[in-house]
Amino acid sequence: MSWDLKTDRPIYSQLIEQIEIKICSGIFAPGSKLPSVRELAQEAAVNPNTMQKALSMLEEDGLLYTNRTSGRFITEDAKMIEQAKHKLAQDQISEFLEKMKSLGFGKTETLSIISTMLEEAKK
Amino acid sequence: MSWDLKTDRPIYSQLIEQIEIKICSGIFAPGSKLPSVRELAQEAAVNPNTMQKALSMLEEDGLLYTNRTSGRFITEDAKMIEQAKHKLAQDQISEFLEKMKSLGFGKTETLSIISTMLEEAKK
DNA sequence: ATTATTGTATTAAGTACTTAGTACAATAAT
DNA sequence: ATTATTGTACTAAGTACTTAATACAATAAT
Repeated sequence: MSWDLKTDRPIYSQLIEQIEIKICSGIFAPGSKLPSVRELAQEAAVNPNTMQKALSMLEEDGLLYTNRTSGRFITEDAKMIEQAKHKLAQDQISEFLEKMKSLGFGKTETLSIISTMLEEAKK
Repeated sequence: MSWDLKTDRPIYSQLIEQIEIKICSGIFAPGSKLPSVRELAQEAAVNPNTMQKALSMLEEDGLLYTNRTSGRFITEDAKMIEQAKHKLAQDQISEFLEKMKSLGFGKTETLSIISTMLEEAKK
């Protein structure tokens, strides 16, 4: 489980992103139980308070829910997860194209750059 | 001149990114004089200290240089700017493909998603 | 019943970032 | 010569983030 955290951004927000990704990619399976706050915190080499903050904020989106003392669980709603996944993908793409545009690369140009990159990689 | 700054990340680092982009995209032309620290700070609605921090850090890369009291200037070295531009683009692409991969989208899959997005946009 | 584990809350301390305000030295402009 | 503008430096204050250390209530496990 990779938790590479950078120092140029609040840790809790990076945790939110990465947990969301683990859920959307299936690393954290629907309906399964999450490790405890303390375990997750240790895994990520982070203070339990920080992990708690990230998890409680994540719950607002509905991808997680808490059973008071038995722990936290991933939603069983596979459709919700699928939607979240596609929203994340769309956001990534939009943000990416936006940045490329600001550098002076139009959408089709950006597309062709990636295409040729992948062609090169195949060789 | 758009300076949209978000609160989820240090301002000075966002300033660095955006100034770098303005240089690479030609908004700040090679050899031209930058507005003063105080002007830029006012434009970006930021404290002069913060702008100063960003600018002095940017100089380390060589895209800017200072003439003690006449101001700051963009490098005349167009080749250096071109290199910086392509490095930024490469970094953006790598980061993007990485994130898409973590979501479960392979490179070719990501490419086809963007392709169809652009096709849709044309209609 | 007792114990361990769960999420949660609180307080205190340290660090980084940002701002406001002020000041200084060098030099371009007058 | 004088003035204005340049980058730069400094201190003080406030805020947000992170950590450490504890503690508590609820409940699963024993």
